[in-house]
Amino acid sequence: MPATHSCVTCAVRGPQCFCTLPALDLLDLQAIGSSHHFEAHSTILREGFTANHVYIVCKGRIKVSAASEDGRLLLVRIAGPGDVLGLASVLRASNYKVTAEALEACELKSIPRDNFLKFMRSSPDVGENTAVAVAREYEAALLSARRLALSTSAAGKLASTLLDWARIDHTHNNEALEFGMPLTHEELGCMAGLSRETVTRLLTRFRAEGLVRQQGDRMTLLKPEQLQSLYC
Amino acid sequence: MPATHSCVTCAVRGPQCFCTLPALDLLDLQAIGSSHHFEAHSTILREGFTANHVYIVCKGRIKVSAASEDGRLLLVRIAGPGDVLGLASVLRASNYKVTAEALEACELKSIPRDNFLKFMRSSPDVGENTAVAVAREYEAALLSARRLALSTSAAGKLASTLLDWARIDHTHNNEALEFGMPLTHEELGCMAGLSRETVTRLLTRFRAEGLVRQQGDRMTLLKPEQLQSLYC
DNA sequence: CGCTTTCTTGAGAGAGATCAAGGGTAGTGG
DNA sequence: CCACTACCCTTGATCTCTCTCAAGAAAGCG
Repeated sequence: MPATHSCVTCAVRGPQCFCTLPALDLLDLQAIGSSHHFEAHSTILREGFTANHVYIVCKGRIKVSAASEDGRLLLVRIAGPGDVLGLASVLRASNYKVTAEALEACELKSIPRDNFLKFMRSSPDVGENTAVAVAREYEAALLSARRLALSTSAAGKLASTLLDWARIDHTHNNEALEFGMPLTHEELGCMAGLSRETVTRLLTRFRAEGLVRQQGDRMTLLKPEQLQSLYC
Repeated sequence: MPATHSCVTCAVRGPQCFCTLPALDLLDLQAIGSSHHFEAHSTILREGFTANHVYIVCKGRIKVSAASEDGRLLLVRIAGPGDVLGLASVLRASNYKVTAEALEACELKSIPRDNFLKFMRSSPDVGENTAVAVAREYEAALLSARRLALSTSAAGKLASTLLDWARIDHTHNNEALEFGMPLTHEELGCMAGLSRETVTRLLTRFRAEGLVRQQGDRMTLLKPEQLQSLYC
């Protein structure tokens, strides 16, 4: 169901990536792809399938994960407006390495592979933007790997996950970092490489120690430095 | 100590990345950077430092790692001829996120940031090559994260590490995968997220079970499928 | 031939996974 | 309005895998 969304007049216009391109390029961008609406819990792209589209997130949050055969899950990141999905795989002409799933109602622009490659080559600005977008994905993946490998304790892994999360969805209120937490304990576990129960236990402990506060799905990191120090 | 190595006449010319550019671009590439020699164990770039150079590996193998404050190490990958170092960080105008260290005597081409950015924008081919190079780095990082998060057992993590290794340095001999293994057990541990002793114990077990064979620093995976199945 | 580095093997301990059972809350439909 | 269901969170008990500590063997190197 293509929607009538224009990149040129778009109000979202994330501070990064393709949204910041010169007007002329935005017109092209508008032309080569089509907007689509995705319901919550619907799948946008699936790991293992041929990478024939690039998706740009216009609205909503999207869960990006990788799965093992026996059903274990690794939550790689949560994509939001301005983020790009499937870029690396399209560039490498391989299959998607991750699965993307809408956490809430989402708006995305879908661009066929060939169109995108042509677009990317159309101007140095677009080319650079593309490279930078992949570089950002790379750093996120590296951060995941770091967390999983370098944190010795479960507390460290969870703390690092929460801090990363805060860095993305920062509604800075002075010292304390507050943000919406749409993930279940299960999902947080997949992000930190922990079991669901361990996440519950740790959050209980963090709350008792005054490190975090939770009200509904809002979460506040009260003592970021102390959380940071857990990640040894 | 700049060496007299030319990208145009280079005999190495990896099958990927910048080495495959049209002759005209190679001339540019030759002009904007300088070749350098690195002794074994010398550091090429260090995590945390401002990313002001891109390095292209011409000869030798390079250990790419990330460290935590308390000295734990994550070995991200081993770079070889044709690989690029520091690309993502240069693009993002941030600091290096990893440390690169020569495993043996190496030859690298070093390109100052500004020169590289100009070069990247000089032609669509170069731009595309750059994006693809970062995409490759991304997939490697993702693979690390996958391994660390999705393998439940230590055996699975090590098996997956060995298989990845074989995929890179493949001297295919029919079924069996043979390759040079310049890493110590300690380093393999850093790659798989395991302790040195666990690596020793597992390799002993793999040998006993006829899954792998070792002669000096050559390693052969005798039953890749069986190793694969450990990585559940 | 001593020295360093790496590998090997053993014993013990602890962190977190797993299994299990119960409670809270929201949404659904009679 | 209330039962019913589904999903998620919470807490307890147990158990296993891997880390850590330890001590010695093997191998490479000056």
